[in-house]
Amino acid sequence: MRKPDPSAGKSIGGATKLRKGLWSPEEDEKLMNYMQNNGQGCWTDVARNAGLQRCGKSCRLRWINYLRPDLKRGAFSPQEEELIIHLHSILGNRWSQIATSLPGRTDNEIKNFWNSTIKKRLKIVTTSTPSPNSSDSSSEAKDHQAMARGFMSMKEQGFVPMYMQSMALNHTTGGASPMFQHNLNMFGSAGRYLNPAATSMAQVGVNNSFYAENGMFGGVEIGLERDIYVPPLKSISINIEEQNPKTENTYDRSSNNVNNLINCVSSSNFNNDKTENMTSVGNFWVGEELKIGEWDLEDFMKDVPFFPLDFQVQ
DNA sequence: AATGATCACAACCGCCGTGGT
DNA sequence: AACCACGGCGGTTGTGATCAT
Repeated sequence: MRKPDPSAGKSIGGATKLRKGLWSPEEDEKLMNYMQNNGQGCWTDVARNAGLQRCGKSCRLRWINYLRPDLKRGAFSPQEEELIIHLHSILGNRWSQIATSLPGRTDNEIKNFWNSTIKKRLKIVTTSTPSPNSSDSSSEAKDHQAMARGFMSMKEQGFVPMYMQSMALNHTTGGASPMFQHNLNMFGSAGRYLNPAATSMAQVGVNNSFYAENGMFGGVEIGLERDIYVPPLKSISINIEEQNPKTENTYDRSSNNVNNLINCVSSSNFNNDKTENMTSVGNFWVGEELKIGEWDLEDFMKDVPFFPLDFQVQ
């Protein structure tokens, strides 16, 4: 934690220097009272009117991350952990988006949790890995690299190559959504020669650079195999039958549930506009970046049932 | 008990998008 | 079109708490 700046908040040369560092209980009380009485407005006004020597940004952050009454405290439940991991596999470091699926949790909290988790994994893996030769380009060495990223043993963990899922979708539902059909085509043709991470991201409408930066799916080791992996949803139960009575699939929570995702996606309301957009995604493969807003990710996400899960976060 | 290492997390920083002028 | 203020976001830092030696 940061120590409160002793000089902060004092008037220097006529101008009041804004406070930084830890919030005092008095400041918290001021902000809390103001927010309860006036509600959220312009944060600069909040800071001024509440009598705080803080910038609006600081007030906003304090409110969102700490004072908000609907915040939850305490450790993440296993369900929350699993959800975070799964959402991160799809959304990457979009903490705010992930946080929208975890009531009472803030993006900052989730981000901190993730970072500490990854660091742990990195540490565990690097200490248990028998120091592979750095120049070793064997698949084993690459597996170790992937492992160090926390996503090794994907096959062992029940991860399934995305193209297989697409095929499964085609098989089990009698026809993929335009989106998945498109990706199926891409895997079968041009997609083979392009960054699979980009393929994966296009599938959820996120640009490729993100995953590459992240190392989630990107990277040499996976790219060489030209497989895209998605994590299983081991303990997340979804009543697809209720939400999508058309599908004939069964959803076994104990087995690999990637088909859940696929069917969820395929049953999403991709309208004609989106179909057209996905068609245009084809251009993306040859160099254009697809931005998240170019087709409505939010719209997409709200129809993917694994976000509003059927468990209550404690 | 003392010390160093590690963890957890609050808060800051800088960038970006948006809306108003 | 250019500029500015603001809110939102992700990355990063700093430090108290806890653990290991």
